[in-house]
Amino acid sequence: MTISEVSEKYGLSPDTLRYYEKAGLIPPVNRKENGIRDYTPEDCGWVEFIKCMRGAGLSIEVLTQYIALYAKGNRTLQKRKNLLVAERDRLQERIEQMQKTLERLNYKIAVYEERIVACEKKLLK
Amino acid sequence: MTISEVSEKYGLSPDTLRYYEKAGLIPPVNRKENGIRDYTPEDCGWVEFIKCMRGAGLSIEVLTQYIALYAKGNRTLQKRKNLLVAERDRLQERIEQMQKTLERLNYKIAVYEERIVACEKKLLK
DNA sequence: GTAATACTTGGAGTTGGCTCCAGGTCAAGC
DNA sequence: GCTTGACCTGGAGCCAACTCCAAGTATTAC
Repeated sequence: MTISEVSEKYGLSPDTLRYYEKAGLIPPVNRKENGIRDYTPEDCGWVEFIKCMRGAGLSIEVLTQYIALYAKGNRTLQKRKNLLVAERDRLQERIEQMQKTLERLNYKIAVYEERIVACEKKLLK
Repeated sequence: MTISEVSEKYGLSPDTLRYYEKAGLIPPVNRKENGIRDYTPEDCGWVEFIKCMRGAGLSIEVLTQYIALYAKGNRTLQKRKNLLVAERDRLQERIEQMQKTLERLNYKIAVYEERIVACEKKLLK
């Protein structure tokens, strides 16, 4: 699969895909003899994984660390798990905070609705 | 209340508080005759509100718009409500996406735990 | 064979959101 | 009356995460 096909498929620009690879956010992508990237399904899997994690707000730095550990093989299993647990906990906290803000917004919107109705009544008088 | 007290109270640096005001993220703060900021409880309320919204990821730009509408008074009620609804919807989507990612991480962590146990068993043989 | 198109690289530029700094004012303590 | 400390302003600097660009190469279409 070419870079533009992968770009299309995941909604990430070719520049971003190259940047992710250069930064070590995904393992090195398979190449054709001439040096042109030829994404295997596995490469695509990494792209999808990283897109998902970035979408949830995990930093480039921490994802780079994860990939670096992955590249070192089985002896980093525990470290990788610890990293994932730490990020999971941080994500959970962020979600809880956002959930509270969501409820606050809902309340605020409800108050606005009341005020708007009250305003309209006044005008009709 | 001085800027450093407000900074202390909400965990935002004085620089950030000044930046928020200059950017129109909070309405102009009350001043003493000599020009020094003297936050009223209402000013503090705005700081707290903006801190909460920024914490949930609402952009400076959209919050600035909200404050600008607020400054124009009652005739912007509907517009302000629309803005809040749009942001609420975006926030909800982000939360849902993050929730999915959280579950994915939990699954991944469970798989790691199994693999680590399997590895240990092998070593004990 | 040459023009167009899709890729390559290294590196510079951009954006959002702060964060820091220089230079100045003012009130309080000695 | 002079130092100290907290504040002020305008503007520069910084960081994360892209995004764009120039210069080069390879394949395809005619």
